[in-house]
Amino acid sequence: MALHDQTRKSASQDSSKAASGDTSKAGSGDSKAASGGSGHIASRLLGWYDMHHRDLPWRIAPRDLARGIRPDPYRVWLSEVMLQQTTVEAVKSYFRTFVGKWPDVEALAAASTEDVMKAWAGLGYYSRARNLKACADLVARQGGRFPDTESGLKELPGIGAYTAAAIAAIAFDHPAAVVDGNVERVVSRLFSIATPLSEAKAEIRALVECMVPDKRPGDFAQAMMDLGATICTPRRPRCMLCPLREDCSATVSGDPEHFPVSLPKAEKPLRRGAAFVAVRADGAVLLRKRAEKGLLGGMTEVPTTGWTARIDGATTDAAAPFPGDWRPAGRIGHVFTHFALELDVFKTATDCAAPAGHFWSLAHEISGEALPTVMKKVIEAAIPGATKARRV
DNA sequence: GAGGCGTGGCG
DNA sequence: TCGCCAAGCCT
Repeated sequence: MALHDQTRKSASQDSSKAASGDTSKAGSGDSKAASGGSGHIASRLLGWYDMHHRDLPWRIAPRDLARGIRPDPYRVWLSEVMLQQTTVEAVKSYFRTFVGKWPDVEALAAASTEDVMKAWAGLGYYSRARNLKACADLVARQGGRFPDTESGLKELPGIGAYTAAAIAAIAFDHPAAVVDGNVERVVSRLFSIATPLSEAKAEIRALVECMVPDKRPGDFAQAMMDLGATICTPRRPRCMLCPLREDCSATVSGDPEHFPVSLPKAEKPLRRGAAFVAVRADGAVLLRKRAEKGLLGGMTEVPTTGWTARIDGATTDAAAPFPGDWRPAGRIGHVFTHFALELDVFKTATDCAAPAGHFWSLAHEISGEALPTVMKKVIEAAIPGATKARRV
């Protein structure tokens, strides 16, 4: 409560600036004060965004929005899906590749799922790629236009609460409450929310709903995220540069990094297995496709044991794709979201036909396969340089 | 609703 | 080195 008083105080000190765009969302008893303070916050934040916003390949800058240039919902959607749990830097090159190959939703709908998976390889969370393609198919079939409401957007595959709100706000200028990890961190600090983040989601959402301005809601959403990404960072936040430092309870209290409060996490178990790199005389490598669902669903892999297998002679021979002179070629490690993996890599030369369910990938095709990073590590251990892009 | 689902960067 | 975590969604 004392934390909210901080905002109230700020609001009353500057009530004239707080007047724009806030009243309609007031709901609870103290929401009038909160929305007044939040209008003030939105105003300061937008002023900061005008000066310090990041230029991103999918973003329309405030000055261009002011000229009447509108964002392309397709590009907003594509970028938001790519950005789910993924850093901006990782997304940039993938975004450019995708809009180059598939400049609109009809083009993406006309592509094969296989080509989409190949283009997504390395970005992670591969169900996103499958949902992306399914969503493009749906939208194209319905005339090529994305729904312009949160509820309509949320019905599409791969679009949840966050992404629906982000598209509604950024592409369609709707006053949606866009709440992602950045926003949760910023709000946790603004109000020094001591409740663990996992239990504070609803409270944070309500606070954001009070803050969203009627004018420039899309810029407001992006400003909150830019602030979280560049100023209000998880560690060592740059509070001296923050446009909201005078409004921020955590800064005043002296320990912004303490927020958001999180619960201790479970340990990651270690799994082990073996991987088998068969190399033909012409450099082709034996691969297979994983099941459509589950871990690395629909992606391509090197033949492996199960990932709980003991590594000994008997297990290895039985699990190899064919009997042969399998020689140790090193060990690779990889950490997934919920477990760590160590794979012993074995290698052999062969000229046999591909076993059922397997295929040979020619040397110059390997870099274009839908190989997740863990599988590129396996192949690199056996054949250094094999997965790097080849000059034609 | 809790857990499955990738990857790379950073302090 | 290693834990944390980044514009979450789905079941």
